[in-house]
Amino acid sequence: MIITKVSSNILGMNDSVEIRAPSASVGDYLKAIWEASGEGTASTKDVAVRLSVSPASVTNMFARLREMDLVEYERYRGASLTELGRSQALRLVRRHRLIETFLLEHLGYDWQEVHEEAERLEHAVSDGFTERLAEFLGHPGRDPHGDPIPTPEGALEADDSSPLGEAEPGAWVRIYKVSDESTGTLDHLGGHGLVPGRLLYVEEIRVVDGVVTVRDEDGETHALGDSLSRSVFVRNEPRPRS
Amino acid sequence: MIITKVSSNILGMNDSVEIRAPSASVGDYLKAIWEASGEGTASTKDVAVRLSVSPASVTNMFARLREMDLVEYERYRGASLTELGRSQALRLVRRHRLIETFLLEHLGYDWQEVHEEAERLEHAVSDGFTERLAEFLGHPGRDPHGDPIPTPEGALEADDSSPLGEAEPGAWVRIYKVSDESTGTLDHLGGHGLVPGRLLYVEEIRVVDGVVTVRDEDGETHALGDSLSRSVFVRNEPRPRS
DNA sequence: ATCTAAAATTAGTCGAAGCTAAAATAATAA
DNA sequence: TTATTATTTTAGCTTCGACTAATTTTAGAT
Repeated sequence: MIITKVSSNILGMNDSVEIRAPSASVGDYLKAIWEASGEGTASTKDVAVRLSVSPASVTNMFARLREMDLVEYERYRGASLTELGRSQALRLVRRHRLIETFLLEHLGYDWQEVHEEAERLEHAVSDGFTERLAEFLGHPGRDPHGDPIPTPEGALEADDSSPLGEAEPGAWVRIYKVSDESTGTLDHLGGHGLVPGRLLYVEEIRVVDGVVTVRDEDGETHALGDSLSRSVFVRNEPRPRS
Repeated sequence: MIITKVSSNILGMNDSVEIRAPSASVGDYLKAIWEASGEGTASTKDVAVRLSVSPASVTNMFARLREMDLVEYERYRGASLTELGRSQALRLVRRHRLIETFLLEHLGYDWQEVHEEAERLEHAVSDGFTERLAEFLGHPGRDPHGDPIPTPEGALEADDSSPLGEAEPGAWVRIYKVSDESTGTLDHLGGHGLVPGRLLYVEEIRVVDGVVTVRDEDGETHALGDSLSRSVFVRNEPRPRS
């Protein structure tokens, strides 16, 4: 399927008119804390890096978030989400993942472009929109990366996957998700059919350089470098009888 | 077709966390000037009312827009869009109308709800998104209200329609668009099948109270009050032979 | 235990976009 | 004309989110 990419600058218009420095806000901080900390505590710097913002700004916001009962925070101790904060964060995550799903499946975006657009959109849509979109998409449980989509109530499926690089040679594994930290690699993996749900046989893991060799269901062999094999998360599967 | 309306507040969550006073920005002002002025000049007050903002803020913004070459403006003389300003405004209008179309046709929104959501979304989406969405929708020329959708180049179909209230009794007219100034009425009209494209015969226009009586293609008669007949825009049609 | 480097916080500013109250200008009516 | 009213503008403040520079605290290494 070829999707003609329509230039976003047909007008040759200086987008500069619409500069609107997105100015990370409450929600972004909550999400960043959630991403940075799992369940634990997020450092000022973690969040600063994630949001491309100065550490000072983060300190500032941590204090404000505390006022709002969204985080627990003590100077020099980092911040962790309260129940309320967590549910707010997951609400955004839900939006983000549903939007990504829509962009990829219905609008012909590729993995490169999706993240940025979703990041902007998730702040503009209402809960109402989100739920209608979920309906439209058929209430998917996972986004195309394989990441679980939180429920509207803020529940999130437990993730018991681990990086391909830590699998046992000789094991059968199924791709659970593909981490989207390094955007460049996603299209590459997708191009080789290495997408969530794919069943693989782990042939070899070379200790020296971390290269993982796998064979897929079609008998194709793939060698994944160190960083790739850390982006692909898998779960063990019983050996298929075939 | 019944669309289950999913509550936007399942969480019982105080949306107050996400207050983000939308804070009208450059684009909103341009659009407001465009809407308020047709091609002419928009007064401070016009725009202030449209954006629910103080006149002082508008004066302020007019000066800034002038700096950016988006409007021509002289103190006490109101503002009018430059070519650049106009194209920017139409870009937003295009976004808005495409988004409305999507919400109505694919997400099950009704006319009441659509406007507000589109208003927020149009600021978040990129030109790239807009064009992909247009593709997805099949490059519609009009939105569901009947309003023409500007091209990506900023061209806008001329509108030679006039309010139903000004039609000639005995004329055949086709509904061109339904103005969305008064949101409440739209669903009402839609419920009676009075939507863009509908062919009507004008039976009577009562001068005293402005009530217009029309008969539709199915032989139904509708009486539209003064304000309704100013919201429905029509064009003359040759009498159909049937 | 002390020193040093990294990380976090404080203090002080900035720009955007808004507001109110007071002053200035334009428009209308007498 | 002149007076009254409506609209605009000016001036001065507020809040939000961000920034830099300087300071304090923590943590790691000797």
